[in-house]
Amino acid sequence: METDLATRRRNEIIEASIKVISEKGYHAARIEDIATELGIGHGTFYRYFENKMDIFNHVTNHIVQSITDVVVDEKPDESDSLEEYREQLHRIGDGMFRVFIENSHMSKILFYEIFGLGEDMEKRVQEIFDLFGRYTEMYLINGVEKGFLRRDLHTRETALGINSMIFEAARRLAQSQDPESEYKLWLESIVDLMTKGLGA
Amino acid sequence: METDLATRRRNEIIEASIKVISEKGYHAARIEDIATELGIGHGTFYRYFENKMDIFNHVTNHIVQSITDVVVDEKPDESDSLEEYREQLHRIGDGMFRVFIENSHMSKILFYEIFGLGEDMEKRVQEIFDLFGRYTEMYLINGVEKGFLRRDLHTRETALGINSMIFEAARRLAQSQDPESEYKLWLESIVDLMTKGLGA
Amino acid sequence: METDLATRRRNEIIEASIKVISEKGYHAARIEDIATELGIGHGTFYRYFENKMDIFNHVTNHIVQSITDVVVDEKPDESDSLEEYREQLHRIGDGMFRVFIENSHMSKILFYEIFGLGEDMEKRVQEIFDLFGRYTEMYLINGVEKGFLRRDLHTRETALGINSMIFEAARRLAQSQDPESEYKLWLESIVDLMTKGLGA
Amino acid sequence: METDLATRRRNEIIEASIKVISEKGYHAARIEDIATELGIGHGTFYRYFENKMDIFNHVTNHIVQSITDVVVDEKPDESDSLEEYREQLHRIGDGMFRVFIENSHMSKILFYEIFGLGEDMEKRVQEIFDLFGRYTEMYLINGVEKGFLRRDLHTRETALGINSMIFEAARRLAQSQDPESEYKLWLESIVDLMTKGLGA
DNA sequence: TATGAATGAGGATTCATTCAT
DNA sequence: GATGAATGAATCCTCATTCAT
Repeated sequence: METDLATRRRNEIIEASIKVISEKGYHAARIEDIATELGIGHGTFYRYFENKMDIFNHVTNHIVQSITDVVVDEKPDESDSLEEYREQLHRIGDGMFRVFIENSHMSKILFYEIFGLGEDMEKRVQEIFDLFGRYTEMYLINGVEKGFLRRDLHTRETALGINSMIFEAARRLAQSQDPESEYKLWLESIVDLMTKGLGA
Repeated sequence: METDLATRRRNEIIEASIKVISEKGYHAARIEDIATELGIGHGTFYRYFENKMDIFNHVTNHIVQSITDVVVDEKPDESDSLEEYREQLHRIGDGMFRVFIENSHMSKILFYEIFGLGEDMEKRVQEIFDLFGRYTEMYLINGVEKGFLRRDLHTRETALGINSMIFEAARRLAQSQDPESEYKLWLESIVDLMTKGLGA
Repeated sequence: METDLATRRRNEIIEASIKVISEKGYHAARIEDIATELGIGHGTFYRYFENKMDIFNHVTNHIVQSITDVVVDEKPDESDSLEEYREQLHRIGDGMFRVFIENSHMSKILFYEIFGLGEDMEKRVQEIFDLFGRYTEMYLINGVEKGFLRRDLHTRETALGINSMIFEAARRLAQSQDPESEYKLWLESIVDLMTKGLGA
Repeated sequence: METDLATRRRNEIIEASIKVISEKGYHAARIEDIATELGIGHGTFYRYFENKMDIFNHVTNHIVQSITDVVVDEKPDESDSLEEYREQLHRIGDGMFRVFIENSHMSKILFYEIFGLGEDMEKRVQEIFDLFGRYTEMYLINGVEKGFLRRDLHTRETALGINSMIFEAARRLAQSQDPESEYKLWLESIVDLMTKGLGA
């Protein structure tokens, strides 16, 4: 299976790229650094990827896929009450934070390196966050329709706002010295804000 | 007034840099682009700034100052009730969004370009967001102490979460085609989430 | 033999650098000039040497080595009489002048270009000439100990003085139109001054 | 007297240039450094000298003149015996070393910075040393004619050799920590080598 | 298929020189 | 005359990409 070998090698390069780019940043990461990380010649790189931007696109895809995999296990229309939604939120949060903490390299790229790489890349990032936004929005719409969430909810903006909190938490946890213990604080804070608001 | 002339020229260069960097990104923005934008020779740039990183530091300072100026007008201990806090939030949101919308170039840099420029710069960004976080936290602490906000609030995490929503909104509005009308949706969404939660 | 190829290329670059630097001077010699001299791209240069100063260091080492090679063949304690020392001086002079005449580019660098390149380089030059000085001094000490040279000789200063005459001769011969014939005059002048003095 | 003022200013600039160039080297010495040293604007420099090379030429002239002034006091045909020549040598050496020690900045330029500045400058340096060579040669010719120096002397080469020793001594003394005490050693070493040779 | 030597476009930076005030 | 702000030619160096082996 030639394709299989090639695919494996492509994945190795993607993994190495994630490590090197997250450590040095996109611009400072030289193709040779990635090749060296893998112990291959840097000419070999070009047998698997068009150019530097190409690998970065693949890296981005890889990261997005990893995160998406976590989210799609849950069904947006599963909850029938605020309480069930709470539990669902905990499960989603769990999966999400797990991914970010276990792949801090990935997070670094998603949250930091992905910007400033030209219109195209920014549009893609925008689309990724929009996608997550639509996904979160589906939960909100489900709640509104089933009557356990506020009728006057601006579902799109609220969904994007919630996501931004989740990503902020992920960003912080990925750089935290003790992510496991901080994680609980964050999850509780966000879920409580969502279900209870701030008021006493 | 020599100093005055020099200061003016420095400010002109900062303004031009904000425009060019936000449009092209830090790495793609050449010193000559900035000089051309101003109609000066690129050697002149170096009479006012040490090097490319130097101007970027000044640009960052300039941006942070602009935003800080908006926030410091409000007193964190002014509100005595949830209702008053709501009104205060509206005023802060107003000022903040105004800044971001009117300086979309600035926002672009703060949210996108500032990353991936090395450890130092990332630390500075972290510190900036931490500062805003502590500021927001003071409002929450005030509310908890006065009893109109929940006692069990994790003030730090909640404050950072709230800020992330505000910045997400700012980010979106800065790129919006019709920021004025979207602005209301965002402000309402965030304030409602904070004061009412999602529940019906 | 990879190393062999790389070494060969490095030597080619050193040779080309010696030529170009001696012709144009260190500052006027552009890396591209050296590359063009060799018919390679100037980027290639940087595969073999760190930067412009690096090649200059290597060039200097190369030159010093070439000269040292000539000197070390003779033993400072071989002569037992003024007459034998005379003969030895002739042999050393022979070798030395041969090197300088055959490598006029090299000499030009050693005597002219090596100065004015910063404290470090000047110290290295000083050390080189000191080294040669100590070497010459060993011959003098040998002569004093064996009694065929004056007891009251200030060996260090005299050695440095003698060397300065040899280098002056080398400098002149390297630029001479007819070095072969001038060479005899110089060697005789120096050796006679040393063994006979000026007096009638 | 306009001219007088202008001349004074020109001399001030030359003095400042000698200091700055000897400290930093020709290439590292910026026109602005020289101007700052004097406390004048660097535009002013160009009212008195054509360009950077121009000032260097004047600096060189100034230095050569200072040294020449010392030498011309002695008459090459004054000595009638080896003993008188010895005494004359001491007087010349005295003056020469005095100049170099008291003007170590000047010496630094003459011996180090003057090289590597293009064909023209090198020719001028050559001419300067040739001039000194011819001057020393006149003493030798006087001695040969009067019979107290060897008949078979190659006067030109011997003169240049002697000068090279004097310059070597000057070079060393200019950088010495304790030039006064080293000076005697050098003078004795050179004069003894000339009058007695090395032999016991 | 893998390699890494070679390449040169591209950009930051310096500083001698000019000239309007 | 004096000044120093403005200029841009000049050059070092990096690194993505190619291609012969």
